[in-house]
Amino acid sequence: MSEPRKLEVLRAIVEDYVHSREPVGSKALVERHHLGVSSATIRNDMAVLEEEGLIAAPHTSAGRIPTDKGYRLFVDRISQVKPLSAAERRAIHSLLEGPDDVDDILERTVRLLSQLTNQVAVVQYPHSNRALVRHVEFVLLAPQQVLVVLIADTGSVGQKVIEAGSAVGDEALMQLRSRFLGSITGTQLALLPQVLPSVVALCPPELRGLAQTLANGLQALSDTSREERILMAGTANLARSNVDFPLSIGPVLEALEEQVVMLRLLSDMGDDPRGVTVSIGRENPYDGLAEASVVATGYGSGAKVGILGPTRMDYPTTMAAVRAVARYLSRILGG
Amino acid sequence: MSEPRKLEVLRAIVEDYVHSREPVGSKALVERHHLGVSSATIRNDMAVLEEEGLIAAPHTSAGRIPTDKGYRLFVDRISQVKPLSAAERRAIHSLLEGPDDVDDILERTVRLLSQLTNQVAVVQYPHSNRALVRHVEFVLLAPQQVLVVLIADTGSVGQKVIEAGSAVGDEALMQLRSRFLGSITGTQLALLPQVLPSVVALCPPELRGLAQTLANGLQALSDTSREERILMAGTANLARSNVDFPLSIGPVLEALEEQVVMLRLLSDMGDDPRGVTVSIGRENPYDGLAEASVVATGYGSGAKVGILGPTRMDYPTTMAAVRAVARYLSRILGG
DNA sequence: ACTTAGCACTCAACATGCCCAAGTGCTAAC
DNA sequence: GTTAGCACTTGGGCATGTTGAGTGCTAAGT
Repeated sequence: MSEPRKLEVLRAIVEDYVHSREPVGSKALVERHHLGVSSATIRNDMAVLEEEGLIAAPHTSAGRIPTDKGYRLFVDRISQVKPLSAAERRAIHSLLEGPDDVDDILERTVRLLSQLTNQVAVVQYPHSNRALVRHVEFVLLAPQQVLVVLIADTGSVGQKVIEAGSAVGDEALMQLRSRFLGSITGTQLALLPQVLPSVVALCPPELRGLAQTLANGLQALSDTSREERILMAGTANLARSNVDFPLSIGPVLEALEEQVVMLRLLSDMGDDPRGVTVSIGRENPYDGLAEASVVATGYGSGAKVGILGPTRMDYPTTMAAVRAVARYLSRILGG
Repeated sequence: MSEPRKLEVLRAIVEDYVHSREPVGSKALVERHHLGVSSATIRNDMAVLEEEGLIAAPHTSAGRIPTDKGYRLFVDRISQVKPLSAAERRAIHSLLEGPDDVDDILERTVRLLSQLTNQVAVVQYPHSNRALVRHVEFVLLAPQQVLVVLIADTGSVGQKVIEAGSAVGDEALMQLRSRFLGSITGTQLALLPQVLPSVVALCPPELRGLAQTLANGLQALSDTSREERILMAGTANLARSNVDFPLSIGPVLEALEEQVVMLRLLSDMGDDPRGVTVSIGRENPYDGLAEASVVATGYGSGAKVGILGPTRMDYPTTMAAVRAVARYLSRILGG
């Protein structure tokens, strides 16, 4: 039996199954695809594929469906990226055009991606370690409460309310403001932990306590500014795509709500923006996603975009969409 | 037939149905509740209730289930608020205690509420029209891009990137910054539309164009600061509560994703923090929520908190939880 | 004027048995 | 290595029977 044909059969099975949602049998296969052989031959091939764990039969006399391993092989070696339709390209172009907020852009990106793929789309806030401090602001909210604001040159704004142990004087705050402004404007967020202590040390002793508190706040902000946050859209697609197919959607929703889980998941994936990474079914570290696949890639400097859907999904198209969107994101937000 | 008993029967039906998820019949009713009459009598009562449209039978020989109208009557006249358990009170107390960010507090609130009720919890960002401008900052991101930041005394921070038509000078920006700072610090956000034009008018002619652009940005921020945003948690509960009951969860997820829909929904509801408003099934303006109920109330100065769940829910307990959480929120964020 | 026991009736849910179509694996021939 | 043919398996659909919960009504009891 020829190796190329075997792969061809697997490809046909995956494609038909993704399309019809029903186990596909040997006869249907020869009818729909013009492989030049008879159903009996296909049956032999299928027996081999099954032995290799690439496909499985739900019960004795039904067709075969791909296993996780089968999808894996399909994704790795067989599928070829489908080009996006002109309409899709246009959608990406126009939707991501308004030169707005980072938040805005991400929001629209995730919406677009979910519509494009009919899956749940997920995007991680861009890493801004390389971002530079553009501005620092301390605002007295209450006698013992200070709002610390950290603005990066990327336009991302971090904020945090901190409690000072004792009443804070307005002049003291102003003085510290200019000190911090002078010494950390222009430094990388990532370097703040190293720079801040010296700023504090240079403060006059009576201000040092407050300075330390503020520095802590700033440092916390620079951590948070690495934006361990994700945005998602299209959860309703989960229900739709499973209308007569029982992927238990509960666990998936749970996973989606746990930002920690999603972040972990995304960061476990490759971030080469040229290719996308796919994690299929039980390959996923999280049990609730045993029947789901994640297609993701990196953009900008290491943050991720991707989608989550049932293992039975149209990988080529989905991968193309994810890749295209990631590219646009990189371009817009600056890679 | 006695009017009080009729209501008692309705109450029993609602409670049993909520608890068991199954249509409840006359016999089961007399067994579980010690109404002093026989099942035949109950049957008569039930016939009347059905005539009045308060209950319905899914098919000839099954028990009855409450209609939307039945739930309505139950909520309005029959149910009495259940006090929260000590553990629940404690949970509210402790979870909302850390004196952090508004964002933080809301985040935890919505999580807590969803756990407390086992439903999807929703909270609207607090209205801050009454908030005062605490600080304004303009940051030059790129030659033609200015980041406008507006900080309110409530600790809420608004940000927006705006495009200036032409290159912006650093000194010009600084000058405008102090002008704006001087003239609008301390004014109510809600009054900005009236105050800003005069600030612009007083600018030297060569800066007026930029000033106008910045003013527009600020005004937009003061609108957004009314925070037409909502936060939610617990969507996984939708799947759980319907594990063997087909509330079609797709449309509900769609509604939840459309912030506009949810905002509309919430703002249509009463905001008296002492009582909660309930919108049941088809009473909801949005079709996708025909099988869902919303329990909500106002907190602080008019924003809403609430939950969304299947019409078949434990209204008394849920209402108690929503009310309690709203009260705490009001207290913490200052009503 | 209510309440109740009794009874005939209805109907979803479950079970049983049957058949069919789809699909497989195997063997023997090409 | 491929193919036709065939026996075999099995889930799904369908028609049929049975059961039990639940109703509505009537007639009798208070």
